[in-house]
Amino acid sequence: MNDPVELILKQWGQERPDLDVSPMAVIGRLARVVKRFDERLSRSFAEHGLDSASFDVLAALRRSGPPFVLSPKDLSGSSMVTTSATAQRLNKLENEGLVRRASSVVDGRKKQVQLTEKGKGIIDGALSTHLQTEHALLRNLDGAERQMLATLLAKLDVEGESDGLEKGVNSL
Amino acid sequence: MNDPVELILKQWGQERPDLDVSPMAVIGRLARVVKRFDERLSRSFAEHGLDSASFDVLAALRRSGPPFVLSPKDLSGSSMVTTSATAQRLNKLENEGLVRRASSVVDGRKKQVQLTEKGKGIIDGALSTHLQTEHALLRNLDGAERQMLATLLAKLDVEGESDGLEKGVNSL
DNA sequence: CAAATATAGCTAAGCACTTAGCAAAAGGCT
DNA sequence: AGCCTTTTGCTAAGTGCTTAGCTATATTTG
Repeated sequence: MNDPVELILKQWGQERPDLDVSPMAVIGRLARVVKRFDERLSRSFAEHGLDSASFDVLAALRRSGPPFVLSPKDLSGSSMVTTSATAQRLNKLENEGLVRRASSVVDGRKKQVQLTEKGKGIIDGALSTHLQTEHALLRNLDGAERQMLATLLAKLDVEGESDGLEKGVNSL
Repeated sequence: MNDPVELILKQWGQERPDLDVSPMAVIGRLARVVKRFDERLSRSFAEHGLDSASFDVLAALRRSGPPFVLSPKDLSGSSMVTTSATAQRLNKLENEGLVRRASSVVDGRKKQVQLTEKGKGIIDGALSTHLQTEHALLRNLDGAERQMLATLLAKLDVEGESDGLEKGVNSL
């Protein structure tokens, strides 16, 4: 038992035998896996001159289909970050020439963020690498296990009923 | 199908039918769940005047058992952050009077970070709230499902063989 | 033993996020 | 129409992480 999560559970069992720490087995493991996956995926993005945030934005534009236009508000929703973070991400991407911003004709408040040709080339290349990396990260699970995992996680990904206040994070 | 992850898969299927985007069903969901859990858990910590980073450090000291002493290096390992981040976390906790730092007698390089009485009181209170929150976050899974989820995640939490370079993050 | 190397802890600078708050445009209400 | 509220996008300031690089102590090696 040299697994860090198992060790933590054992320590709590000795120090606080009065508590049920079993939820940590799931949530602690979740945090570890995501942290490690993030680090690995970041390296794939870097091969294409991107970071996670930039990939996030470009992928959202790419999968929206022609003409590859979304508003900053849309992008915030799909990325689970604030509109402020999105504005800063777009500043960077615009400087790099991967997106361009234009004002909407029908609604003067809205901006239209569009993928440039250069941006489209970058994201299509990065996407291929990204999927290879994701596939490698899941190599220890067979098809049935992946399906099971996706299903279990989906059950955890629900708006917090009966849980007190909640932040409505997603909208897209 | 108003689920964001399902929508993303559908969009990719239309725009890039040549690609197998199925890994996103797992990894995208993982990222979402962890992000939401983090936000919820942060609110629990805040009830005790803590943030996630502070809870992380105090909990590691608490579960190590009397005399509640670890080195900064130990704390970095269990927290999956750099020693630099740990030093900054400790500065904050020391200012708040929740830990104290002393030099090791046997090895002048090492410091001994110890939980204060005040720190122990805070973490014991926060731990109780934390476990209640974690229990609530998992309310949609029964015992067998939690066990299954923990097992599947553990299979993903392995040092990356055949995956290129890796960072040895954990040691505790 | 002395010099080179490794280990431990830290600060400084950079980066991406957050919250707070501003400005412009749209929509609602009397 | 005119005011008030909402929506949208943004900048400024603050936070916590990272990498780079420093000092001090311990260990290894010639």
